[in-house]
Amino acid sequence: MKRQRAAEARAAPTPDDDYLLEAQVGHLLRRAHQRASAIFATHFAEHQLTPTQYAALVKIRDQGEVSQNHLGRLTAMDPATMKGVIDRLEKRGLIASKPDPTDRRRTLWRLNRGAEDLLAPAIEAGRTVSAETLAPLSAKERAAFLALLARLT
Amino acid sequence: MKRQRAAEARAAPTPDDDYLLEAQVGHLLRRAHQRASAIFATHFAEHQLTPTQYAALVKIRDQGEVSQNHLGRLTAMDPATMKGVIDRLEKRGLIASKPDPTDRRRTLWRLNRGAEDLLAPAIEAGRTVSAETLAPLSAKERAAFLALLARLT
DNA sequence: CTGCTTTTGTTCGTGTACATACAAATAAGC
DNA sequence: GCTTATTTGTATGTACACGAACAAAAGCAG
Repeated sequence: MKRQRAAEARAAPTPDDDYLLEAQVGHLLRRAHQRASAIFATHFAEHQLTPTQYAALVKIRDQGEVSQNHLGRLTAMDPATMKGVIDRLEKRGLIASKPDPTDRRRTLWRLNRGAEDLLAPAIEAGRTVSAETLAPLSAKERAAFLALLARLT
Repeated sequence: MKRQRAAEARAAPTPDDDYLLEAQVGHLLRRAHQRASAIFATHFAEHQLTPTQYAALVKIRDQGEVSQNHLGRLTAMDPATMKGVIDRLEKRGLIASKPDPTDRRRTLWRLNRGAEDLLAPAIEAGRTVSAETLAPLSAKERAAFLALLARLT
């Protein structure tokens, strides 16, 4: 064998032509999340709820009564984030609290009457948002996508 | 037929048992994005870059010189968000600007020498982040997932 | 050339999102 | 029972994310 070009196998020139931002999962997830949030916003403008506020209300309804940290785990929110969401919901009178009789550290949160009335139509909007977000995919693709996506959480 | 229970076909009891927060695309996208961001953070702690800052640097490198709004479109960022990212990158001396000679509204941004040195190893970290984020899926599943995800942006 | 529209960049306000640090209360181990 | 560890809620600081409103510059139509 003659003298091989040793430098050939070394580092790529300078601009990594094979590294495209548009092909990275993180970037695609960020953009898909942006799009989903935008769709959510259009359908929830009348309900005046953000995605996290809506998630919190749905989960409080499911649970009946729930503490702040536990609600955070159910909705995948940091305790510090949860506090902000709870504060805003309480300020609007949608939820109310009472001390946990068995644990003096805890505060139990529940829906107010107004929140229950708000939630019924809001959930219909929620169904619309999910449908519209997945609209570019066929029924089969939707199921496949959701199954894969759930494994990346 | 005797007297049918007319109320039966009406609205569901009260809690929509068929509406699970965990099954909604938006919620899954939010959680997947959270996880991807957390993985990014662990690998980019040493580089001291956030996902958006990294995206901006990669795209500026690809373009050579680019205006703020154009960069925002390339990285899918709002002009207001872009400004914050640019400000922080400039404060760290990673990018520099000059006025566009053909349009007095525009400011053209380019990488500084330090950013080029930072970017090479950072892109290797970027590859690691993408691989780790997709680790729960097989090679076939990854390709299928990315293809579907790209259609929801 | 002159209004009308668009683009560009900026500021303000609201709402996540999380690391970090902290105090109070409870739970667990010995 | 007492020490240690964990849980709960709070506070602070950084960094997105975007709607809304704005002024300057550029582009366009007639």
